[in-house]
Amino acid sequence: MDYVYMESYLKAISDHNRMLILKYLSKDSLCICEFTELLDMTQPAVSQHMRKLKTAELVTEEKRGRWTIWSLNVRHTLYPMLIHLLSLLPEPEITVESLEAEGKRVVCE
Amino acid sequence: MDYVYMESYLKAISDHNRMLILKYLSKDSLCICEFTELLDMTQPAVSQHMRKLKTAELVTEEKRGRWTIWSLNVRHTLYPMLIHLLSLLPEPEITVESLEAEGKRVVCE
DNA sequence: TGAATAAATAAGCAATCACTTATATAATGG
DNA sequence: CCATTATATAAGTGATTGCTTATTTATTCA
Repeated sequence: MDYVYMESYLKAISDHNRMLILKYLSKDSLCICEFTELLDMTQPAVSQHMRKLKTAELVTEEKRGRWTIWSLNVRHTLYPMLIHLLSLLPEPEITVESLEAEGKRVVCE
Repeated sequence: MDYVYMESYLKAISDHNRMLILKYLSKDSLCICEFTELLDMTQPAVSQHMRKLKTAELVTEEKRGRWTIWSLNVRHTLYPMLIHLLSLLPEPEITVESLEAEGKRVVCE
């Protein structure tokens, strides 16, 4: 692991909104439109965050119909450290469960 | 640990020069003028990096005569994780030993 | 088909970044 | 006291950041 790679990895995590995204992903795989609800953020903003996380190999994506389902990249060398970091952060106020209660959870197929 | 604090902590680490500084500090306490040699960087540049690290509580400083001796903040909650991260990074090419060999190591008193 | 939905991309913008050079502050020692 | 040394601070600069709005691409389904 060289300094340049570590720098880009850490820069990708070093944003409170992306940490929130990763915190959510540590529990469920989610799509962009769900994040716009969870983070109260515009669709392009979320999309750009996901691209940064993907470039840094923190997440993986899977096309499913209209949706792109995003997941944590559990194969990454630093995945255990990431999980540890995320465990230190509080649960977000808006939960995926509350999304479900509002009928806004995406169910593919 | 809230998201804002974690963000500022990670942002402070997310720079290859500051990671190098922390890597050096994981072995020795050092002063600004030694870092200018080790990193081949101007004195104000090093000074500004140290201020960022200090603001994020990653390092501590101790005035000793003309010099300010900088050390890792071993009391920080995230210190063990920091040490782990640093252990994944390669040893810098310019070592403190090579500084000593050139007679550029600062010896207070 | 064609309207609706999900996501990506592009361009623009204010704020922040890591540096630079110049200068100020502070301590040492002749 | 004064020159030297170590560090901090200030102001300026080009690059990058995280957003915005507008538009494009792609998929579903009536």
